[in-house]
Amino acid sequence: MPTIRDVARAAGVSEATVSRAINQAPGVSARTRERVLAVARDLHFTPAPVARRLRGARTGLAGVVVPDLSASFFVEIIQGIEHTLSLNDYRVLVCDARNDRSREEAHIRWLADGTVDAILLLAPTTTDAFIAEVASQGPPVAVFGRVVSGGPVTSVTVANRQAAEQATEHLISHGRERIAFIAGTPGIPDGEARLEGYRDAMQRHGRESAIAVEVGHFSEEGGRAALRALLERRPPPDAILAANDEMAMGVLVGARELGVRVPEDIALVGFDNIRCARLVTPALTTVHQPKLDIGFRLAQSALDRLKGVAGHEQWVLPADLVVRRSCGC
Amino acid sequence: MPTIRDVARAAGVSEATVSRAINQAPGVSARTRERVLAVARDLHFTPAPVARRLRGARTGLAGVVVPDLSASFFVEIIQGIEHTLSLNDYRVLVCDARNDRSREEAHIRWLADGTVDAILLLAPTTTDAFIAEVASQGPPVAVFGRVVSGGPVTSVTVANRQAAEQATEHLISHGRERIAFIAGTPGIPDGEARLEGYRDAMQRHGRESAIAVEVGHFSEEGGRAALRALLERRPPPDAILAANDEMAMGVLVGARELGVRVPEDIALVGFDNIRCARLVTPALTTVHQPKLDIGFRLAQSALDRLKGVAGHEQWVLPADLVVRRSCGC
DNA sequence: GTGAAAGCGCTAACAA
DNA sequence: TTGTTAGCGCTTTCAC
Repeated sequence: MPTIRDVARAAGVSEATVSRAINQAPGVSARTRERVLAVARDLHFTPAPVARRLRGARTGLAGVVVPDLSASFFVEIIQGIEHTLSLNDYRVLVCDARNDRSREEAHIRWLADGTVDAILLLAPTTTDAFIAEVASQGPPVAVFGRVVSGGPVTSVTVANRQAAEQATEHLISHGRERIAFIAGTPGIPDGEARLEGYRDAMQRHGRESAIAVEVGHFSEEGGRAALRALLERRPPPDAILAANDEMAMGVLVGARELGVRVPEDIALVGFDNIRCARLVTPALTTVHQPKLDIGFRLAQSALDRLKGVAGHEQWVLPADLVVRRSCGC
Repeated sequence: MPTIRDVARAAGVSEATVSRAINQAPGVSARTRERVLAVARDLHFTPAPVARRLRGARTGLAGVVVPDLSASFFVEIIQGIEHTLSLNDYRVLVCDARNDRSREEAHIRWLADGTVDAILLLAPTTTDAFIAEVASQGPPVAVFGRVVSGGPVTSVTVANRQAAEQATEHLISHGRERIAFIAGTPGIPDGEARLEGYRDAMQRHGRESAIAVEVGHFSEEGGRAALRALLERRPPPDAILAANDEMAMGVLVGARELGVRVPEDIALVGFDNIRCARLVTPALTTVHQPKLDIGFRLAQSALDRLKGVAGHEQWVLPADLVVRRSCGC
């Protein structure tokens, strides 16, 4: 691979001149620049990012840590990130934590060590303190799904609680009496907020005694197991709100296995609006999260911070119910 | 962030000694090593990857170029890659070409420029020559979905043609007469091989005149459009084999819109076995591709080449029909 | 067993 | 406008 030296020699100028020409820096005559660029092109020269980086310049890389790459929800957010970042000539380094907190932390630490120009965290499970520490020492950090206190961290969240209330009320307004909730992994703020929204709505409508919660860990299999557990209750629920679509899919699968009809026997509402949601039968009623927008906000905030423009520090994006067939309307 | 110098000063040794201690290199007394490591730990020192890299050491990064991150098929392969690579302490840099060839080439070129230790290409659309050139100059290259000639390129493919034959024959054996094929984007070898398999099977069973092909560009929307086109033929097909599941999903959606029943009016078979396939109604009969295994092979071959072990150069993985409901059995 | 010194490829301050 | 020089953080000879 050619280095800046090769170009300099071939063009008969100094390395500094090549650098200036390449980087569109001032102080090079148009003619020299032309010539240098031509040579660089001929030699297929591209400045080595590592060397640049060592000099303190940007790497052109942003790191994204995702809890689980098999969740299509996160993939769509990543696409939003990628879209925005690539417009600014940044690449995305995706690190999959595979639902393991120590792996997540290892990724973050590694990224913070000068590998990337910005760090984007999707629904992280590590502590605020850890994130804040990284953010104050290393590159800009933007987080989705959490508001992190104690450091210069941009956060993007959606109005989970409100949306969960809305979804619960939708079910209530359609005459469902015993609405159960399948929660994600305890401790994940997104999921907790949804649970709260559900509880609030149930209480407000005098259905406190019908509150029923099972944990499904955000996975399809968890949703399936949760359905089985819920059906053993007496009386069983006549509606289910799942804290994400993966779990709702599990409910659909489980219901099919058990001969339970959706929505006749059990109305179902999910959360996220992943791509599968409109393809399954019955098509899934779910709370839409603006995934592309989430990705855009995360990326944009990182970009802003990189440019020294201190962007908004906290974004709360709306999430609205998408009514399809599984809720029985 | 502390540098090796800080550690050296604090420990009262030279930078070289610190380097040796950190890298478990020989030539340091056990006592000195202990002391240095203790200091390094106290200072939270980690060697900057960029600096290492500049010295010619590994970056610990592998680059994956994917045609379209929204296709869950590729995401599953990436997971396989990630899984294998992370076991070897490598990170994965995912570059989304968003179905644009020039973007794909830009990504590859960028990756080849010393950013990563290995390059993994999923179903690339660029030329053999370009890939071969990169492979012979830069880091190890492994490709899925193509056999690239002219350079030291490992290739992983599946038995597409055979699988397409099998799928077509399955439809034939169930009494379908006019089996149509929805092709992907012309020129993509995977898709072409499937088309050939379909043609072969149709010919072998004397259904040459019933061969009907529409292009769906591997997308859901393309599949939907292709269905509409096929239904305008006289006589219309009574079965469809789609070159991937995304297009099969499009057929399902389109059929629902048009009041066509699957599998009664039209039997449907897809290709890939993406996660959605078993969740839709009717559950999709499809050719399963061993996605995790594909990822594993790609990663392993890169790893082997990095270690100097020249691994197998060409892998052909089996692909088998998964019978569900959409084919009408 | 340890240190001094060179240099990886690049950029930025300073000179010319 | 252009070149010279120093140095980013690390590893790796080569002395001692």
